[in-house]
Amino acid sequence: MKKVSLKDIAQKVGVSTATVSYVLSNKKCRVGESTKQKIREIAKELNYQPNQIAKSLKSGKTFTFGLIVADISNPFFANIARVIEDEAAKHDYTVIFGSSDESAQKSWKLIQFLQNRQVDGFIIVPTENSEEQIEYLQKQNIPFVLLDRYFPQFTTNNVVINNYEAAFMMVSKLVQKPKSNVGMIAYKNSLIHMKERIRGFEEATKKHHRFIEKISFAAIDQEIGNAIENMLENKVEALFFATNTLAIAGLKVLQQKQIKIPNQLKMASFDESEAFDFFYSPISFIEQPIKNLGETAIGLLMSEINSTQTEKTTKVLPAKCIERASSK
Amino acid sequence: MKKVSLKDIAQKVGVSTATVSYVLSNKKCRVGESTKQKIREIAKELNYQPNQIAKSLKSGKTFTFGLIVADISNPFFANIARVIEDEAAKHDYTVIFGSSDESAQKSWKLIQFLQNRQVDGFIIVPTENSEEQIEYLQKQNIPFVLLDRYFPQFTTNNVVINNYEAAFMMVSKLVQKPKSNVGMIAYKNSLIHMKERIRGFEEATKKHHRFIEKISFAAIDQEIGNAIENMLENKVEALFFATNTLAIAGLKVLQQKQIKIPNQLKMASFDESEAFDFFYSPISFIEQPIKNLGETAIGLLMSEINSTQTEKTTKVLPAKCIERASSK
DNA sequence: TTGAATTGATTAATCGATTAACCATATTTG
DNA sequence: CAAATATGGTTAATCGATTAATCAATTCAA
Repeated sequence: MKKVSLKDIAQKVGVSTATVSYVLSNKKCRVGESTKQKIREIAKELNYQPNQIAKSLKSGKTFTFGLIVADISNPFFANIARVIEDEAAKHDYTVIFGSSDESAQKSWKLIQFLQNRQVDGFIIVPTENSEEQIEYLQKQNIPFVLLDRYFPQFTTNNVVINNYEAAFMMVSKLVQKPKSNVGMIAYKNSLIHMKERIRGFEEATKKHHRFIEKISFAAIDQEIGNAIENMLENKVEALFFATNTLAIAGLKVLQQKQIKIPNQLKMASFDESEAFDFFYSPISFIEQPIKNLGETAIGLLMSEINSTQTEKTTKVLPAKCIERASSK
Repeated sequence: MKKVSLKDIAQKVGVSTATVSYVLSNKKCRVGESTKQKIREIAKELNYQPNQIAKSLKSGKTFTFGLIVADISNPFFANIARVIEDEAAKHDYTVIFGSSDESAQKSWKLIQFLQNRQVDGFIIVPTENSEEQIEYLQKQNIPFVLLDRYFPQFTTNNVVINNYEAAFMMVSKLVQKPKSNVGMIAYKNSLIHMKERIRGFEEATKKHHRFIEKISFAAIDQEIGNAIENMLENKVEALFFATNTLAIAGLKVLQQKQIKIPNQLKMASFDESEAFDFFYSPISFIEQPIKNLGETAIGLLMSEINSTQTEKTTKVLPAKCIERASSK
């Protein structure tokens, strides 16, 4: 069964497609009341659904956003995706998403893919070494907003939290006893958000003996064991994880080794996880304002799309330290 | 900066757009080698990216799927979405997703929305009372696959697990002592997957005193307290949760009430959750074959799209009981 | 040498909706 | 009563890519 088009309605009513189009899109135009009625009636009867593809081709707008996250199966990004989906829907936009797996190559492919589908704008969680992609989008004048991370050397629309401050605050609370050994497990990653989290840790542990282990995103399970091992050998008394994924992986090892938290080792993590609530001593964490992040990103993107304004904004939203048993 | 089109290349090379199209799409067609070379060269130089919208309008294919899940921020669905994304990409398809929040109305809106965007097919986790939507898709001859649940009265492509069997197996292990009081907390929902889980529980507890509490999806936090309360008043010794979301909500209440698991109360749940691993006595659960589910769904959809075959299949995949401390 | 076959490329219709520019009538107005 | 103005609609171009049908020039065969 073929889809119903303007033509079908036009034929059945006995007018031109132009007239039908005018009536159904409620354009101010001179069409007799009786004709209008008839067109609306037939349209309803045939259950006419306008072809967005055709509309898009003509208008150059698809009312679609591309969302590129690191991994949609990560709860942090899944939650952001949900907020963005709802927020976009409020403006009658659809969201097409893709996971980059922190790979610049995959991200590049996704951008091209989505651009071919003529998305009206992007929300991107950029990966390492994706600078040229950003420059490309800028050159093409495609509206986009960077989320979670950004490149300081570019003037772009960014929505982030103050990673330095959040890490500093949390770690300060975690490592009150001076001169002790303290550790952080982070990603091997040169992106600003990771750098800032590490800087926060360092700034808060000036008077301590610091140990930092960096793990590559693609090999968490292989590398986490050694990292934890090293921490224990160095007799750290407090351990800070740069993300929830790292913390979960780390906790599994710690649990296996029967390390008591916080007695033998105090700990805290960036980002939340349902698992944190159910650990025998609930894990302290830094809570990102996910709803606010998503809303702000869509807000920025919409205003860039709808206005000719070209000045870029960086929105820095507040994060919250949730202190619980694991860090005391 | 306008996007580069076939026309731009044609002008620059000095040929018709037809020729350019033939060359760039590698159609077997008579075009001189030198012209071919030049066209490819210029196309590369201008960084030509074909307009998929125009292609779609002509071909009637968008190489896009619509994915409708209950809630993308739920890890179960986020994980499925990830698998489906990857699997679709292998066939050069994109995925547009939406969350129905278990509301038939939202689901209806999403279907229309995605249909207007001419998606080539749907993967749908259907909600209660969405029968007419299924009938609509059938009537329109739109390829689709139902996931996680389905309507037995319709002949559709379905990918599910054997909920009855999984529930029966898990509950059988959970309630070994006969004549004791046992309970189940489920959703107030008439869909087959929920019915089957409940039936599995009932079949496994024929010789017990059963208590079943049903909670509405939209008000978990408000209703879970009472439900747990009732279970405790009825002195159940074992409790089975119909989903991970319910189990997490329930566990929070049980934790608050300082109920010892499994000493005071044994428990198990459908679906997994990272939190289950970190509970002081790890929670037993039924593991769904997420990767397999996603792959099978895309597989069915692809074969429906690519062939004229119209016979429908229901794939029932095996689920696994993971027994741990909480149920022993 | 003439007709047939081959090569290289163009024309124009098409997908479905939009919209500026017209074209008939009918109705006012001066 | 002729000219101006409404009224109710149609035509045709457009968005960008595809593709059947066609054309012109060249080469080949008889």
